[in-house]
Order: sequence, then structure tokens, then C-alpha cells
Amino acid sequence: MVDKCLCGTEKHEIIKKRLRESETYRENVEKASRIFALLGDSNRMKIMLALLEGELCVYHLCEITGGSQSATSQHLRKLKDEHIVKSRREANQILYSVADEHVSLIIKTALEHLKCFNCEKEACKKCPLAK
Amino acid sequence: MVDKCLCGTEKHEIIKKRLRESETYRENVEKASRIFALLGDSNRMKIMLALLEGELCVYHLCEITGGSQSATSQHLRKLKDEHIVKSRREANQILYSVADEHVSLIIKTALEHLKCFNCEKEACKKCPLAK
DNA sequence: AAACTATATTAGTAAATGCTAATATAGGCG
DNA sequence: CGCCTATATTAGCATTTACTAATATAGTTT
Repeated sequence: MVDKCLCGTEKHEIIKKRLRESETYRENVEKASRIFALLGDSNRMKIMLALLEGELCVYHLCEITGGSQSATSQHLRKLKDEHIVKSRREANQILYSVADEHVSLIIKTALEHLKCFNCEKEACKKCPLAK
Repeated sequence: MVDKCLCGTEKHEIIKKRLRESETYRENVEKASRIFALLGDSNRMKIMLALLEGELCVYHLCEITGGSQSATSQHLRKLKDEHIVKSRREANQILYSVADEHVSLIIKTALEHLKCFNCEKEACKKCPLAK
């Protein structure tokens, strides 16, 4: 492999330079991938989809995932550690909700994308995901 | 844990019903989390960030991640399997590019979100992620 | 205060994941 | 044709991850 390349050198240099020179940028990339990794588990995805509908208790979130109380609680802990969900106590329950509207937007964008994936519209058939 | 709950029953029933009744919905949730899991690795994230700037060859993508040729090739394979990137041959190189504009949008939304995370604006300081 | 209930935590385990090292493939070119 | 170069694949290993089972905690209620 050789540095001289058909794809040109400017484009990848933009990112290489940012990664090299900005500590903040490197941290942001790490943080972004941590957040995506959290959404990359189907049970946590189901939890987030449910929470987009509104505040819910742990019992109902267990029902959504079909997982145990312990497993669900561990997922919620991870989501909370990244400030993606928040919780509050109401009487003898803990109610969870989406903490961040940016994350909501990311999930909604993904759903939109999947709608396209299964869509019958002409424009959507050209989508590279429609395979 | 009891079914009677302070958070109400309608909200989580919406998702439970969808999961129960629609095979397509279940598949979409699985697919969405597979895509997020792909973006959940920082080296694949770096690859995608670079590809957002334009088409690149494998050698330059190796430079971006700092990883080996083999590791990078394996990442590209996974991204291609989910139709997130595409490739074409040009002379003796394979050039990769972003295959799906929805995924571009998801990544850009995430970056926007992180911009907020590190932002000094008053409105952004209230963001629950700004901690 | 004691008991109850909802949620959280911990330890241990099986499965998934990302890496390296070695090897295979495939197109371009002498 | 046969070598060269870029990329892809495979096997093996170390690490991470999601789960279960058991236990802890902390409000709430009696």
C-alpha cells in the first residue's frame, strides 16, 4: 500500500488532522461510539423506544424487553451512566424517561431510515438499504 | 413488582403491541440495533467520519483508524454487509464511500449532539449531557 | 421500628467481538 | 503468462458483554 492514491489526499487529512490535534475531538468520537454502542443492543433499543412514548417504571420496561428485572436494571444503569435516560422516584417506584432530546432525534432518524427500508415508494426502492 | 403502576399502562402497551403483533417491527428493531452496534466501535466511527468527507481507499482508512490493514478490512466488511458503505474498483484500488444518506444523517445528528455536549452556550449548559 | 416492595448490585459464566498473524484472491502490468 | 500490489479472508486469542442467580439497599407502609 502506497501513499500515492487515486482517492486524493485532502479528504482523509481533514479527519486525520482533527484526530491528531484535538483532544476534544478524540473524546467526542469516543463518546459518540459509546452512545451508539448502548443503542446497539436490541433490548436497550426497545427500552429507548418505549421511553420515547413517555415516562415508565422498571416493571413495564421489563415487560417490553421480555428480560429479567436484574438484566433490565443493568441496562438502565448503563443508559443512565451516559446521561441518556434519567430517573425520579414517585412513591415506591422509580420512573425512567429520556434525558436527552439529541438522542431522541438520533433514534427517530434511525426509525425513519428503517421505514424507508421497508417502504414501497419508488424513491425508497432506490435506497441502498432496500436490499 | 405489580402490574398496577403509577406510570400508567397505555404508553408501554403501544410498543408491546407493536413488538407482539408485527414481525416487521421486530425485524426493524433488530436491524436498527445492528446498525447502531456497528457505529458503536470507535474505529468504525472514525471510518464513517472520514467517508462523510468523501470517497477513500483502504490505505487512507487504515491511517485514519491507526489500525492494521486486516483490521480495517474486517471493519469495512461489516459496514458493507449492512449496506452502510459501498465500494467500487478504480484501477488497482478499492474506493469506499457512504452508501446511505440516512446513516449520514444519524452520524451528523450525533456530532451535533456532541457539539452541544462541549458547548459553552447557555442553552447547552442545561443539556443533561453537559456533565 | 419492622416488614414489605421496587429497584440496584455483585459474582460468575457463556457468547460475541476486535485484534494479530498468516494466507488467499484478484486485477493490473511487465 | 507470471509477478506485483491492494485488498480480503481465516484461525486463534484476549477482552468485553449480557445474562442468571443470589443478595443488598432504600423508600414506604403497617
